[in-house]
Amino acid sequence: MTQKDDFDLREFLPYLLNQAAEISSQSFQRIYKGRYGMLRTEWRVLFHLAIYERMTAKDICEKAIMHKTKVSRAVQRLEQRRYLQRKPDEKDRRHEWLTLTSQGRAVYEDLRAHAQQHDQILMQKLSIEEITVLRRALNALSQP
Amino acid sequence: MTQKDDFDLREFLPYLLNQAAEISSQSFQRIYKGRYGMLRTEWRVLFHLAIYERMTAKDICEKAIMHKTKVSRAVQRLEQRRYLQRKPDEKDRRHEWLTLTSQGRAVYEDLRAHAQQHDQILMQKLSIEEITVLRRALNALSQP
DNA sequence: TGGTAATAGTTGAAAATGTAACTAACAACC
DNA sequence: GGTTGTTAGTTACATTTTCAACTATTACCA
Repeated sequence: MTQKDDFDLREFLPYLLNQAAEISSQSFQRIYKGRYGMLRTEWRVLFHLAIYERMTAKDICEKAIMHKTKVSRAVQRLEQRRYLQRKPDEKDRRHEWLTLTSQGRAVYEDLRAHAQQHDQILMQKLSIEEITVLRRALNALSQP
Repeated sequence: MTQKDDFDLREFLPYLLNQAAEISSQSFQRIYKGRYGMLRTEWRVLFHLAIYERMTAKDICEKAIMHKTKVSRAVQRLEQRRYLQRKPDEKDRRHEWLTLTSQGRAVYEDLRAHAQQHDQILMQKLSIEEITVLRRALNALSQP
C-alpha cells in the first residue's frame, strides 16, 4: 500500500474539505445528538432561528444552503419537541414565520456554549493566521 | 430577519467546513454521477485504490475515514461493475486484497482529469497563498 | 489443545436523504 | 373574472446511510 500516482488526493479540495468537515463535526455531533437526540439538519435550523430570530423556511434554505425538504422535516421535528412555533403570514398565507420558543432558545444557549468550546479546541490545531485565512477561504468557497 | 446574537455561525468551523465541502462537492458529483452513476463513497474507494494500488477494505476505512459498511458496499458495487477485483490473502483469509481492473483504472483516469479541472476552478476563487494555508489547515483539522 | 477474545468483513432493519410529484395560495395577464 | 404560471411548503417513494448483529477466521493463553 504505497502511494504511486502523481495525483495527490490530499490536495484535491473537495476531498480535503469533506474529510476536515467530517472529522471536525463528529465531536460536536456527539453533543447535540447525545443531549437532545438532534440531527445535523436540526441544529442548523435551530441556530439560524436563534440568530435571525424570525425566518421562513425559505429564508433558512437560502442562508443554510439546505434543500427545502430537509428544512421542512427539520422544522417538523423541532416543532414536535416544542423548540419552535409557526405563524402563517397574514398577508401571504403561503409563508410561515418561524420563531424559537423559550425552550428552543434554552437548548440553543446550551448548544452554543458547547459549540464555542468545541471551536476553541479545533482552533488549537491552527495558528491565528491560519484561522483567519481558513475562514476567509471557506467563505469564498461557499459562494456557489 | 436581522442578525442578533454575538455568536456568528459564519465563524463556527464545523459549519463553515460543511458548507464549503457541500458546495464544492456538488459540481464534481455531477461528473461521477452523470458519467458513471457512481456515489461519493464509490469514487473515494476507486481513487484510493488507484493511488495505493493494493489495499484491504480496512486500509481504505482508515485512509478515507469511512465506516466499514460504507466501504463494504462501495466495494460490492465497484466489483459488480468490474472496476475492481478481490483476492483473499493466502496467509490470513480474513483479509481481501483489492485492486482495480484495467477498466477501473480507465474510469479513474477519466475522473481524475475532471477532478483536476474541477480543482482548478475552485482554486480560482482563492489566492495562491490562501490555497497553501487552506490545504495545510485542512490537513491539520483532518487529524482526529 | 481447547476455549475465549479479537479482527475483517457482510447483512438486515431502521433511520435519514434525495427526487419528483403534489397541494395551497397568490400573481399576472387576457 | 377565469385561465395560466409561480411560489412556499409538504408528502410519497426510492435510494443511501447508520447501527447492531452476524459469520468466518485468526490470536491469545490457561
